[in-house]
Amino acid sequence: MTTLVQVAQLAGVTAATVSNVLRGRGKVGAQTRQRVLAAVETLGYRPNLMARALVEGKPSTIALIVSSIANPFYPEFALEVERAARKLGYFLLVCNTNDDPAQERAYLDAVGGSLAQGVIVMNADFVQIDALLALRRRGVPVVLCMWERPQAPPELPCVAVDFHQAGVLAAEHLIKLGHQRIGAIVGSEASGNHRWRYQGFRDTLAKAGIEFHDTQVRFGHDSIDDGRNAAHSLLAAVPDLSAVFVSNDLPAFGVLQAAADLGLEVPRDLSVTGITDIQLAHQLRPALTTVAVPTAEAAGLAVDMLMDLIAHPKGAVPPLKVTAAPRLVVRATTGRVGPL
Amino acid sequence: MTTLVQVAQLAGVTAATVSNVLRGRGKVGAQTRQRVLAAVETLGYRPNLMARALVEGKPSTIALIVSSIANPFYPEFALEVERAARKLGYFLLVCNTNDDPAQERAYLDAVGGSLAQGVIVMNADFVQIDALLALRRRGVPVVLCMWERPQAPPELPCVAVDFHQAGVLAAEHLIKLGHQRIGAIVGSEASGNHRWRYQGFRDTLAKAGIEFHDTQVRFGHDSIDDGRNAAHSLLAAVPDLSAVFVSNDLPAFGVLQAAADLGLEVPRDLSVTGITDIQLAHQLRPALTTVAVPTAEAAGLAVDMLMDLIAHPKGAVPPLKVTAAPRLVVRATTGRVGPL
DNA sequence: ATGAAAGCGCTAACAG
DNA sequence: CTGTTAGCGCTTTCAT
Repeated sequence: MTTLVQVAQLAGVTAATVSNVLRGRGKVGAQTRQRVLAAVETLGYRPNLMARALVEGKPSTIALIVSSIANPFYPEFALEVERAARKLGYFLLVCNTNDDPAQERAYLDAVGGSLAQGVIVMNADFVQIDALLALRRRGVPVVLCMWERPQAPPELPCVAVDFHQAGVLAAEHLIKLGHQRIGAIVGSEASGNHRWRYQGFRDTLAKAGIEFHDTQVRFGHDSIDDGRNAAHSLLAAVPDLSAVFVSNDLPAFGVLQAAADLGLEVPRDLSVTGITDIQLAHQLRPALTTVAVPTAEAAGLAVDMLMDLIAHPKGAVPPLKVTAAPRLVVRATTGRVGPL
Repeated sequence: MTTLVQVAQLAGVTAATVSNVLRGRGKVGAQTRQRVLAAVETLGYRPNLMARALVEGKPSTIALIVSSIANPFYPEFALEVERAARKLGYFLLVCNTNDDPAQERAYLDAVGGSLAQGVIVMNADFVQIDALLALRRRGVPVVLCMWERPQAPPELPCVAVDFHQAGVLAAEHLIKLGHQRIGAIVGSEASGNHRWRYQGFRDTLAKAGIEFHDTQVRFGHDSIDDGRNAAHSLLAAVPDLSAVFVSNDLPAFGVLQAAADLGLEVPRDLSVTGITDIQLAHQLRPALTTVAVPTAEAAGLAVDMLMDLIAHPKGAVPPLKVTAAPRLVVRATTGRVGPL
């Protein structure tokens, strides 16, 4: 590996000078600059970012902790974070915890405060708020992203999306289409992250005076397969549903498949809504009616907030940013309720 | 940030000793060990991996360069690489170039030789072999993964999958089902990465004495949308096709959609095959018949090779590893050719 | 069994 | 303008 000193020797100058021309700091004579640049070129020198980070006290990377890179939402989100980070000269370290708390801890330990200058943690069912608080106490800038309830933020810098509202929008849409017998499939445990989406749905039904029994809901995981299984279970138990509210896009695709399995035509026999609007929502057929969540905005806000935290380490009260409201996107999986 | 020295002071020992207990090196008295551990605990100390990397001359990270994290294949692959890397005590840096050569170069410069100890580059149309060679010349361990033609490897350490064979398998399957009028949709330019898959397909058709005209193929990108568009174009031009060979799973989904748009029932009216067997292949409906590629094996081999390269920097001839052969996975999108 | 000292590659003062 | 000095946080001989 080529080092600064080797370049300096070849150029007949000292390391400091090389550093200066490379960073554009200080004044360097045009002559020397040329020689240095030439030396850099012939030696194929590249600065050691670790050494630089060490002396500067901060690495040029930020970390993004995601629970499952296999869930297409996260890569999409990571893309946005990376875009924002690179614009500011940072590299993005994508850390996949695979829904394993131990692995999350390992990443937080490793990354927090040494491998990265700060970390953005994607909200997930198993996110260990206490671990994040500990990290924060150690002086590592941390922001929790995609918190679901702006009204009840954790004691942590946090960007939130009003997912309760997302649930409301989906429900209102279904109700407006005349649906009365609406099932629900929630992609988390009953006490999990998606509870607010579900709550928004339930609240809206209640307000509209529509009955809903606990037999009409299934809880599970955020995956296509779980959505399909849940839908089979739900539709077997409550066959006269005309619509199903799904708390996320991925399981919504599963519901669509279950409907097809049962010979139900969507949306004639069954309407289905998702939440998030991942790419697949418009790429698959039938295109999914869903409540779009401002992903790019959330990513941008998270990076901004992290930068603020880095610049002003001691904020008294943890900041909270809330994205624009979710937005209904009507596509091909919802329609007016048919004649009984 | 807590440092080694602070821990040492609190424990009433010297930095070297703390380092020793933490790394399990050297002999340390049970008493001191306890005090040190206690100090670490109360201070919440975490070693600075950058500093460690600097003195050890190598970081504990390896980098994976992917062209598009939005393409679900790459996250799936990244997962496997991460698994293999972590087992060896390495963190994985996922670098997304977004199909932008400039960004790839930026990542290679940054990551190669300082942020990461070595880099695995996923093969892609735009991969700049010369940039990789330059990196290698600078002494950075590099392995190119998912090379498509084992018979013609580049001058680079490389793990290859026989994608020509994948094309052969898909074609043989179709032919065995009686198909004679088979179209092709290729998810890369004619001279791009998928050319060998296509070649395998063409070779097999030729061997079987099945005619094929250039009107029966469309070249494009590796995406659902491109697959759909290509299929529309293809089926409009050559409506009597009974099957279409697609060079990757993602565009194959697009073809399925186009078939649905045209009222063609799969596989009764049209058989479709993909290549890779990404998760969506079995998660979507109809489940895709495809040629599975040993992704996990390739990931493991790539990591292994990288480790070898790290351990034995000066291999005379660049190593080449080839995965097990691809494997046909018959699902619901292929069937016997129907009566004309 | 523990401490002292040197140094990894780089940058940031401060001299000259 | 350029060189000198010091030191980032850690590991590693080599003494003690």
